[in-house]
Amino acid sequence: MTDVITGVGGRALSPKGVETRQRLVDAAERVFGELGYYDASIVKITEAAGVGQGTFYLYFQSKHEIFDELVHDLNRRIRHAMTASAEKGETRLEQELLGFKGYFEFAENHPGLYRIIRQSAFVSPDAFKWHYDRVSERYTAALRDAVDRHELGPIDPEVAAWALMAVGETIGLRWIVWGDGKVPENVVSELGRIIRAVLEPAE
Amino acid sequence: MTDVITGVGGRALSPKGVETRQRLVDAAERVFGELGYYDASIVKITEAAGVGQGTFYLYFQSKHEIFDELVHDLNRRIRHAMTASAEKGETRLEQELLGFKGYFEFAENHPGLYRIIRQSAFVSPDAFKWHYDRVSERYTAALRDAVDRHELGPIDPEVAAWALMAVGETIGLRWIVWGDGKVPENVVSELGRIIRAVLEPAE
Amino acid sequence: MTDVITGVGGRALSPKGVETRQRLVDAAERVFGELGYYDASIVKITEAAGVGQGTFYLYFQSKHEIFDELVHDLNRRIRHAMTASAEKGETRLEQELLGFKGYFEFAENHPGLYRIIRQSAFVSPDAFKWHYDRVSERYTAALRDAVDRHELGPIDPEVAAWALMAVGETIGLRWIVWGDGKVPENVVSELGRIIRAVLEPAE
Amino acid sequence: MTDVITGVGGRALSPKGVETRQRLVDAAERVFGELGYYDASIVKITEAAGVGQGTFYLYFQSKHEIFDELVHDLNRRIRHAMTASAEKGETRLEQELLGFKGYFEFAENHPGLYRIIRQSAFVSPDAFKWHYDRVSERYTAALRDAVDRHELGPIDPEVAAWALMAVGETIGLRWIVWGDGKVPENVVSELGRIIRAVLEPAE
DNA sequence: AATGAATGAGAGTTCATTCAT
DNA sequence: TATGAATGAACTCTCATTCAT
Repeated sequence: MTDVITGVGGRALSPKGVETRQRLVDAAERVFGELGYYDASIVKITEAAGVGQGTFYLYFQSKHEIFDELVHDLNRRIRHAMTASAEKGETRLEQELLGFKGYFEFAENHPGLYRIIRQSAFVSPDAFKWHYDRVSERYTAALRDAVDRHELGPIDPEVAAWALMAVGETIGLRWIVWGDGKVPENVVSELGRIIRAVLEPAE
Repeated sequence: MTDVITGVGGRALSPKGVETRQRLVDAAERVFGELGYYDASIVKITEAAGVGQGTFYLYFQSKHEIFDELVHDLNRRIRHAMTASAEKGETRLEQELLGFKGYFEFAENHPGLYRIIRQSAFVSPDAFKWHYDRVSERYTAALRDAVDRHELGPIDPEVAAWALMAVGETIGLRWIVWGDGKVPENVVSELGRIIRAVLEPAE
Repeated sequence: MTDVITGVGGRALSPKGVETRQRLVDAAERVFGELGYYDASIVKITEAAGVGQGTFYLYFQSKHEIFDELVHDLNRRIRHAMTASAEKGETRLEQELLGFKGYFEFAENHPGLYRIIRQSAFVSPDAFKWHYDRVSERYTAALRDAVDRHELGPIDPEVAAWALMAVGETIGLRWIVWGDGKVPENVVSELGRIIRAVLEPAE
Repeated sequence: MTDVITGVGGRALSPKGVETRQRLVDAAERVFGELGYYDASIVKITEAAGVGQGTFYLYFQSKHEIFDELVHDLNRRIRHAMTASAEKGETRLEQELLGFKGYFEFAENHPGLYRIIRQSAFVSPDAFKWHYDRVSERYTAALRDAVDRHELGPIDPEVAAWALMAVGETIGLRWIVWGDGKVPENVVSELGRIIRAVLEPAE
């Protein structure tokens, strides 16, 4: 399932072409992140990428297409950041919290993340849903395991998974985007309490 | 603190004017809800309302203004629905869950709700933040009470409040918008467990 | 040749109607004078007159019509001011200069005069030409008399008349509109020299 | 002091771009000249130029900007035509009259001239005043010389300059625009008499 | 005689996309 | 592979005019 990178019409790309394409994607992340989908324009993206306007259409069929690509790209990188961070933990709870910390770190370093993901709800509903489905899978699986191992009562793992994901995302929105660009320590520890409460109910 | 309804320039409205204005707001809810802010257009809104294009500008200064008004309007109605529903409960936990049920019911009957509220993040960031601030107040107060009564340790009530709100909202997105238009019973009861876990931690 | 004042459709006007009509004309002078024809609007005129929007169309068929009326009205008053002023002079030259002084005084007291007359060139070319034709008549006649009495050589009185009118008008533009709202004494006396030079050439 | 011609945003223009821009300016002269500023529209201008609507905004930021440019452009060309014509004369008076003849010739070949210059009073007051200031400079200088050489008494050269300019302009309006498109010979010679009378008063 | 809500044609302007070079 | 000039549909908004009351 290796995606071969191509231009429009399935054209194979030369090394130079691959680079140009990447510059466009990077520029698009900056521009969409700062301005949102609708205020962003192809001119602004190509200017930010340092290429001509027409060049854009050698690599993407439309403004919509590059946005879509960006959403999928960010999703991939978010999940990678979360997994890489979680792996450092030892207990399951520790791993969960580390996963969130990885997510926060990623969000802190990608100021446009929220604009892009949340706006995809309107621009690319499929990509948007796909993003949440992918991220929630991780939690759903963890919860299902816990249930199977009788660590939890007969609950719906999917609901809990979506709930936790929502908490993490909204905390990022509230404290990174609307706050100081960083999730404060006390918020992280409170989040830890919430995760624990949701995943490890009292007997 | 009764807002007198006026047209542009503070013009007082005749009964007929009040009606026309309301038709525009209702049409705007439908159109913004279906198409989102950017794909909606004044023409589409006025057509949906059955009035001429120019009529729009007798009541609103701009597309942005009616959107803003709609966000505030929906916020008011959501909070009313939640409060009305919560009042029927007896214990605090019961009330909280009933509040969410009121919210779900409202969302089920207002298909455009999510599009509008979430898109306000890009179109009217102030109105968006104001919406969440207003809704979260309720939970923040509940949490603060619990802390004051020493039912909880020294936590940040604001964090927990935002967390709960996020859970409710995302469940609505997942099961109402992406699901069958209704939050299933088992999801509601799982939500009850989560609320309890967050608000009434084990000693 | 008494113009009976009527509303649209030749409706005879009650005393109250006459008054309302006059308020509209006065308001129109102020609004057209300040904003010019295109930036003026019926709403602004009716607001300035203190009547409802629809009332306008009881007295005038269109925005164009009231503007036309205004141009004719101003023309009548300008000529009256010039004649009244000129009559105080004894020699013909003195009378001519006094005529201009009357004109300047009128212009000083009617700040919108230039805007209205000059803009009529685009809005009501006929009224515009009519204005200049009416005003130049006076000079043409004076010159023709001089020629007939052999005080001047075989010149074209019309040319000289238009020339003098142009001088007077442009001096008003330069020193009243672009200057301090008043034609300074030295400019008036220089104008006197010019008139004399044009009308009483050396033998 | 060569103005480099650019598009919006200071974009340098290719030869083709220069040509397109010129077609727009020429079309604008025709359209503004025929219809005036307000009845002219971007669509009409681009249609007259044979380009698409959007093309306009590659070269001009707004309708106002191209109008302004046109006023300055015409002013430059008028002054050039006057100077070129005047240079052929030998005596100063001959030169002055030739300057006017150059002006008339230009006006005869540019039917829209009056509409554009005079309308600039409302659309671009600065450009309008600038136009008259530039043109009057020439006369003011001539008069000042005459005064310095004691050929004239202690008069205000500026007043006389504006007076002469007004005469020339208004004669063009009366005989070119409202007449047969040409200033007749007898009018020119009468103008000669007037110039002489104003500039060379009897001792 | 008077009102002001309603209308809709038409304005200036933007921008994703195409295409000749 | 790269360019940027050209396009035109679609947008928001204005305002002279109409008409029901």
